[in-house]
Amino acid sequence: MRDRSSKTASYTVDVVLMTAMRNELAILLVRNSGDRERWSLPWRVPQAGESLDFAACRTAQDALGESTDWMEQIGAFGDGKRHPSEADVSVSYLGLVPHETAAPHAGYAWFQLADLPTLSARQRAMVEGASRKIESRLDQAPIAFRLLPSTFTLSELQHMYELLLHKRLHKASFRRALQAAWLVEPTEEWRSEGRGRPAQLFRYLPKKRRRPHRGLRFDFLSL
Amino acid sequence: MRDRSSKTASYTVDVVLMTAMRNELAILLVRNSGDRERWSLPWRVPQAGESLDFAACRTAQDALGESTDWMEQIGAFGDGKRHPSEADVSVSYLGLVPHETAAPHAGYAWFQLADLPTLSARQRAMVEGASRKIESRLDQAPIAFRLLPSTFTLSELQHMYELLLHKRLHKASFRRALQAAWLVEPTEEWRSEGRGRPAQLFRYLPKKRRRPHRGLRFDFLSL
DNA sequence: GACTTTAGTCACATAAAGTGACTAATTCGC
DNA sequence: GCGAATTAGTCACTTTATGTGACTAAAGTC
Repeated sequence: MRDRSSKTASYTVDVVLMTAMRNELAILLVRNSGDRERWSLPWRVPQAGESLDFAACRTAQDALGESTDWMEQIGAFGDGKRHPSEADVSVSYLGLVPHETAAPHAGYAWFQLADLPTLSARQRAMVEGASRKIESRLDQAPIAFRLLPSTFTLSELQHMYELLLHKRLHKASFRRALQAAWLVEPTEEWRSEGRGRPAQLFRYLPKKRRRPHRGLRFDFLSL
Repeated sequence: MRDRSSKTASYTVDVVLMTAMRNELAILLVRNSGDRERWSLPWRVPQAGESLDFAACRTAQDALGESTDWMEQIGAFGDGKRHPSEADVSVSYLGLVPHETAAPHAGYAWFQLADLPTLSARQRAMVEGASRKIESRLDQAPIAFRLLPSTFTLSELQHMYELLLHKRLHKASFRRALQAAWLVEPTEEWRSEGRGRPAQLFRYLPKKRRRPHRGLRFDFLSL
């Protein structure tokens, strides 16, 4: 990735690794090898014969030590915008990780989406694309669950959806829709979070959708 | 596009031009310059400094003489799958055209989606991606309207949605949802199509959405 | 023990979607 | 000309889904 000398690099693979941190979305950036004051999205030039998907996974692994369990292509970005590399096209991927298990390697750091350092125009477009991807696929892919630990309370899940949808949800409606979608399963555990009644822990249940009648449509449960 | 000699081509831009033909979706293919018995999606190697979007538009123009008024990137495809070019990555675009105005240039022809000739693995993935893109964006983008002429009857519009959704819709529900979404405007014209009562012609109305309260959700109006 | 805080549920009001049947305007066959 | 057939367009009613406030439950705080 630091391979700035390679003038023959025809394209790069860049990854937008996202997590939820202190009730805000955050992405992982890496300190530029040239200008140590600047940051960029992790990227690499795929090796010969390396697939795009695989290159994206490797880039994520370099950053976090583990691969993310959900990764999806955002698109190809070119259009003359600048990039840390010489490549005139970059293919970018979105990966999601629960913040609890995401310990960045040296040189990498999380930045809240609302407070990013300066990025190249092309990489800014990728971050923008990542945000739109999340919104558009929120009700088709288990995005919220990939940002949470393996077990969670329903309040945590609701707060995650509120974060992703930029709107408050009504508790009763949220739970009713969740039940109808058959997406979670209660565990035997409860967690007491200081004050208030303890909450039951749930886990994501990717069970064969009982009749995918309508799918999950949380985006319409406004407060 | 025929430039098969260019070994330095790092990536190509391919377009999936789609139309609705005889109540089926169809895509535009071009006869291979090498093997005249085989067909492929139209593609090109972008010139230096040419943006991806622009390259896609030009490729569409080469095929149809006019640019399509709706074009969107599907994604980047690599993964070792073969392609008519030497490039190991191809960025593909989806374009929609009304069949009435789509007269392909020499060497190009429409093929129904259900009856395609053999394509390279990579281009088959692109066609697959195009289909998924249509389904996923049907209620966010004016896809059906881009496949219809500028004025149309509501029955034609409903049949187009039925084609795109692979399901029958109920007339009354369809029209109710259409009214609520404020998407079309009646014209003064009526068209008599042989037997039966004449139908009023409508046009697409991209007017400022009166409260985008829910958006259009035809996909749930099953018969 | 009274008050606060968070979890979890219920019941009812409102809105949207599913559905069959109806009226309207035309062509076709006779 | 007239009734059957065909397609357009609308209505009214039923069923489902969503919006919403208020309720009970179980903890901590003082």
